[in-house]
Amino acid sequence: MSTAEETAGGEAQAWGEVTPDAARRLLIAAVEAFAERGYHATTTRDIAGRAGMSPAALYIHYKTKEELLHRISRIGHEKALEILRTASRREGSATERLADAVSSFVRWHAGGRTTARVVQYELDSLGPDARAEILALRRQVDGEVRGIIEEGARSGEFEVVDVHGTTLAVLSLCIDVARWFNVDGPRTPEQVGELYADLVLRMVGAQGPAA
Amino acid sequence: MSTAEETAGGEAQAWGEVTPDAARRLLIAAVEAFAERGYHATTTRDIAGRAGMSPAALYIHYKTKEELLHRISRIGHEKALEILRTASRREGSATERLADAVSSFVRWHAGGRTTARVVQYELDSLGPDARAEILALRRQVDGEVRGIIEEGARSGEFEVVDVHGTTLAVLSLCIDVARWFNVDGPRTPEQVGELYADLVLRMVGAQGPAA
DNA sequence: GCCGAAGGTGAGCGAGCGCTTAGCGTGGCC
DNA sequence: GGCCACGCTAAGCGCTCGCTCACCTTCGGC
Repeated sequence: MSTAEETAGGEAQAWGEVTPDAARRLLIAAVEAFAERGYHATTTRDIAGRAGMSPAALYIHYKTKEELLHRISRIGHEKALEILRTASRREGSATERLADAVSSFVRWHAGGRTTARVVQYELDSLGPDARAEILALRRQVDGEVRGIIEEGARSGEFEVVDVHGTTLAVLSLCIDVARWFNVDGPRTPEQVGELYADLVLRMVGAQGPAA
Repeated sequence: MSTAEETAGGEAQAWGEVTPDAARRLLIAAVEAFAERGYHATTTRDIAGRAGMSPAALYIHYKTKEELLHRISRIGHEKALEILRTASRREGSATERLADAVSSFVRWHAGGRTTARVVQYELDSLGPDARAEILALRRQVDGEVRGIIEEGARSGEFEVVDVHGTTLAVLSLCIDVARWFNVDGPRTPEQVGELYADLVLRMVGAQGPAA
């Protein structure tokens, strides 16, 4: 495995849908650079250099630097939404499904920290149209989690006073993992996922065991 | 109250220690600009313009643009630390002190969202020396919260499996308020503070009422 | 074996960046 | 009232940015 593949490349299977090969390499290079330095501090020369190409090559595959961020953001949000949908629609109690949703969502933010960082924190760097599109995806993400919590509250499984506020807090907790998680730190993504699932079940006042 | 004072200026009393007047106006302008666009996307011309001065005036009071960020970050972290210390050292049970710490910390992140955003999310834009100084302050912040949780766990007031992990999660939850809180949204900083204090007490398995 | 499309390069454009410098207005001090 | 220190501005320096353009290589189809 090459050096590049040890960071965003470790998450590279997620970018399998991007073709041709050069376009995918540029996209992965952009994810790494944006995550490290932020969108505005990243130069097109840096992105092209990481992908082993000249600065001009970038513009064969992408119209602007912003298009790169837009593509990354959309693919990332779609992946996040898919993760939550899978957990939300499996069979089981609200408790089981919430635990599943939180642990897999957290695993994605921790394990794919490089990607998640860009997806969650560089939203403001997009133009108005692209931002609006991404915000629509975020509302769907919100809806999936709120759905589970609402169900658990209605059935008496959970004890929640403010469903909207609690949903916000749960998502916020998961998303912020991308900010602090350290690959070289003491915890694996799986461990953080388990810890957070437990904490979230406490937050919603879930009765009894999760599984 | 002027337009400028409605954003970072609403938090302006916090910058009272900065003199002379022109230096303070530049600092407040920088806080607003950094919070809106991010450090790297903010130009020195923008900062000076917001303060009603020419671009060159900035360099009479500050050596570089980075010095502005450094000063903002240090003052902000000192304020955050002071808030947590006050809550941590008051008298009362661990439950009461944790609720107090979380609600006041959250109030600061929500009410002073403009400042908090810069303080919490622009850390990576600092140079190595400045960043190291700020990271030392953050470790102290961490220590204050961990102290309360440890005490509650030791006395049996709380039921916590992983003290370090839970501390991380509690701080993460509070800090991320600066990312999503919207002044025009449905919640006041006080309401979010109360909600979050309740959620955190559930996370640590606190027995009985908070106050 | 020639040809055009696809995908790449090297050089460089105009613009805007952080920051500097020479000089101007003004208020306090003798 | 003369003078100078201080706070500020207008102009612009050197540099790097996002992006473009003229040209080059490679390769499948006939």
